[in-house]
Amino acid sequence: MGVSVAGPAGRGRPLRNGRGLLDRQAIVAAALAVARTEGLPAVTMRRIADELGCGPMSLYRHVADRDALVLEMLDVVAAGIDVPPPSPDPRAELTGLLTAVHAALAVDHWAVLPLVAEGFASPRILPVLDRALAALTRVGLTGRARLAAHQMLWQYVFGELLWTHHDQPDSLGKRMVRAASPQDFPAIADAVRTASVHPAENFPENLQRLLDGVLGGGSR
Amino acid sequence: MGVSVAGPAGRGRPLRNGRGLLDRQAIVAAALAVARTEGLPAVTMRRIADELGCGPMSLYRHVADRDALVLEMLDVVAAGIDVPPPSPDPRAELTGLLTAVHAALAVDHWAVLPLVAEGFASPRILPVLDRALAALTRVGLTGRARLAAHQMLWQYVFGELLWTHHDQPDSLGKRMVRAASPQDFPAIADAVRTASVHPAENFPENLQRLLDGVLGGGSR
DNA sequence: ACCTGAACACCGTTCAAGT
DNA sequence: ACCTGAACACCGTTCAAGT
Repeated sequence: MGVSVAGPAGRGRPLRNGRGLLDRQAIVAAALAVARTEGLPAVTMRRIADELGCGPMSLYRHVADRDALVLEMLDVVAAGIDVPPPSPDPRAELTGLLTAVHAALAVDHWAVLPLVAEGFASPRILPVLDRALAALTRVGLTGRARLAAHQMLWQYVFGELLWTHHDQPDSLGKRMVRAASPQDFPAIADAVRTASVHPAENFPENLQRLLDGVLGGGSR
Repeated sequence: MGVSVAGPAGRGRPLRNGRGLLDRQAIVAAALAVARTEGLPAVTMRRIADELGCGPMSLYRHVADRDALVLEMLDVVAAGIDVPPPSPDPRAELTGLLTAVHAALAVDHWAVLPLVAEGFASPRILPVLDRALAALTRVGLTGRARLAAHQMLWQYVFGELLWTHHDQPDSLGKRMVRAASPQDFPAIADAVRTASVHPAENFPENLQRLLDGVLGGGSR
């Protein structure tokens, strides 16, 4: 013992801290790197431990469990949101906030699933939500109507992120749509053709159309 | 052997087929029952096998793997969509189609995640997609604008399903929002108050507002 | 006191042995 | 030929043994 029995390889250099010590920040950084290159499912306790050159159990000294680690990762993403300065114009305010969150999550698309599926979230998002709600108040929306408008906006943003910015270029659903018979489904075949021409980046204009509906109508 | 060494219990009655035989339909039915009561993560090969009183490997005679089983389950959900008869009015047509899909997935909410996250889908949905695209054509939308409108509609529907119809009543995100300080985040605190009064069923009216934006504007 | 290896209870699936 | 138990390669995490 001591020489190690030819461990599973990959142990390598101690990435870790500046002083060679393992701390939470180093763990989160390693986990983020893996999530960005290979997706969140690749972030296993064993894999991150290997990445840092330690045993899986050493991680539990610094994070309570895997969920806590993912939460910490989401906090870093939230901290990276380029929150715009407040605007007095409600449409500009909402456009700025929604676009900033959308941009951050389009880059770190692995973060979308734990946010919507597990209901994870960083407290850093609270100021953004508060400003969005305040902007809706300024256009005359209150109570249930304001809440409905708020939910609708975020629901669309996350729906867009899930459908468009997902690293499954050849998922079963997409293949199915592409293979749809032009005789039976002429509109689908036509849509597939236009989709292959245009790169499907419709978020900015769709967001404006959505804001048309939300802001244009006023209350009710 | 033969008496079984006190197996993990739960083997019980052979649910199975009418003639006591194991077939694909019985497997899918058992998996659906588990998914509906305990969620999709509870649908493991071992669990379904236990439910049917057989070993895990017996399932592989009838389904290729777990993904194929989930796909079969989604096919049953798609078959259950109460697709409305065609309507000449585009708004009525789109409302009917989107509402039907939304209703089916609000009941089987476990199905939403594999649809959006893994890109799974049943071919049964193709006629619905084709009719929706055709309705958009009838209001004068073509090419990229039509595709953008189509995506926007479905993205909203799935975003709504993920945010609202998820069986996490006490997710971290929801708790965080409820616990938001009224001094720092007055608009959030106000929204939480109105949300506790009204049961947050905004899909029908939000869909109409979305259709206002999509259909009202016409092309571009 | 601090850290971590062995072990446990899961998972999907391969492969070879049963009938 | 058909079916399936044992085994493999994973997973998160507990618990007790190391320093």
